[in-house]
Amino acid sequence: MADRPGAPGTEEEAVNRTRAAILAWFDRHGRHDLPWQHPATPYRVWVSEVMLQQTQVATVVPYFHRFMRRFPSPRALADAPQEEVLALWAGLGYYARARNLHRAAQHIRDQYGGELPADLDALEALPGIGRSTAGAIHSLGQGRRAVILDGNVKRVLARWHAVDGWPGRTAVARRLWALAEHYTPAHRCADYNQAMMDLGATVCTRRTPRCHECPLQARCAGHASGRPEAWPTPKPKRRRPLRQTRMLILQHGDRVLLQRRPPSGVWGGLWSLPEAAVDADPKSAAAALGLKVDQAGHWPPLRHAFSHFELDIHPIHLRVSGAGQAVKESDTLWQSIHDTGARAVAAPVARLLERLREYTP
DNA sequence: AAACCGGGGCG
DNA sequence: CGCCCAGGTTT
Repeated sequence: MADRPGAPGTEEEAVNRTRAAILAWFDRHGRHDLPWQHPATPYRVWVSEVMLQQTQVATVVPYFHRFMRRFPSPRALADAPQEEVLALWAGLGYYARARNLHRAAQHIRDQYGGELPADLDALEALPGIGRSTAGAIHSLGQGRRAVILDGNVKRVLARWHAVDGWPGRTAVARRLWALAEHYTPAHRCADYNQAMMDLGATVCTRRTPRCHECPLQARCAGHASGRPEAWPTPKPKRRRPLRQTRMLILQHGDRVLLQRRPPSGVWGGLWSLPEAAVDADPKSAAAALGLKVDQAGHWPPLRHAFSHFELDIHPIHLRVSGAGQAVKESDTLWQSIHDTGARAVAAPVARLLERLREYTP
């Protein structure tokens, strides 16, 4: 036997109580006096949303007033020269968005008779309007039910449901959109959406959420965990991998063995020191070059940063004897340590050779 | 100094 | 899909 919708104890009844708690919080603590709320026309909501994509409310407010005074309608915006639109945007940054706004206004003038379309897909097709901005215009400006998921709402939902994973990943975003869809009501949808944005902006803040002020505290998995600030999962740091190598400073009298690197790849074509695995026996590496090690000493490691990885260089200084067959190769030579500037070498190799020169009388 | 932010564009 | 970008603000 199916439960009646909204009957006590059902899932839907629980969702309705949650929505009621959010709306009650909004009535008391939400933001009701934002400039674009009076009146909340589709055009004003659109412009405010685009401005708010990149900037905080306090900064946006004066820009919004100036923009509306100069471009009171989509048609006024469409008819203006792009240069003038950009001039009123100056200081907000992300000027591609002002250009998109201008282009979209011209679409609205030419295709929709100067009024924003009341269709969600048509809104989303306009340049600079994605799924969330379209939802905001549709709900806040057009009084329809539509789901939004901006940065504030993402944070609230990710904490509330302890959604793991960076929201930039498709699978995580899908889960958050599904949660947003699940809770968004048909009744008072605009207030609900505004409430979620306000909650994220004023209570469920990134670093130090004010959980004691939150209507969702009792239901919130993030709060229950004791570490609500752990959500949303931060964007994975493009932490450059750290690699290790051994560089062999093979010194024979006042000369040092240099090898030319392959033409492509790291330090392509430059002269460098022979390399070996860090855990390899340097004596056998020298032996492979036909050299006998008389004396060995470890030098402190160097860290070198490339664009896509970091390299810890573990130098070992080896005084060697024996001619070595290595010099027969065209990409290997014995270089005087007093004249290492004659060869093109990578920066860390140059530092090592400099150090070698200092330590050799 | 680094993280953040919605949408667009690219491979 | 995953990745990068724009630029001013927050932390």
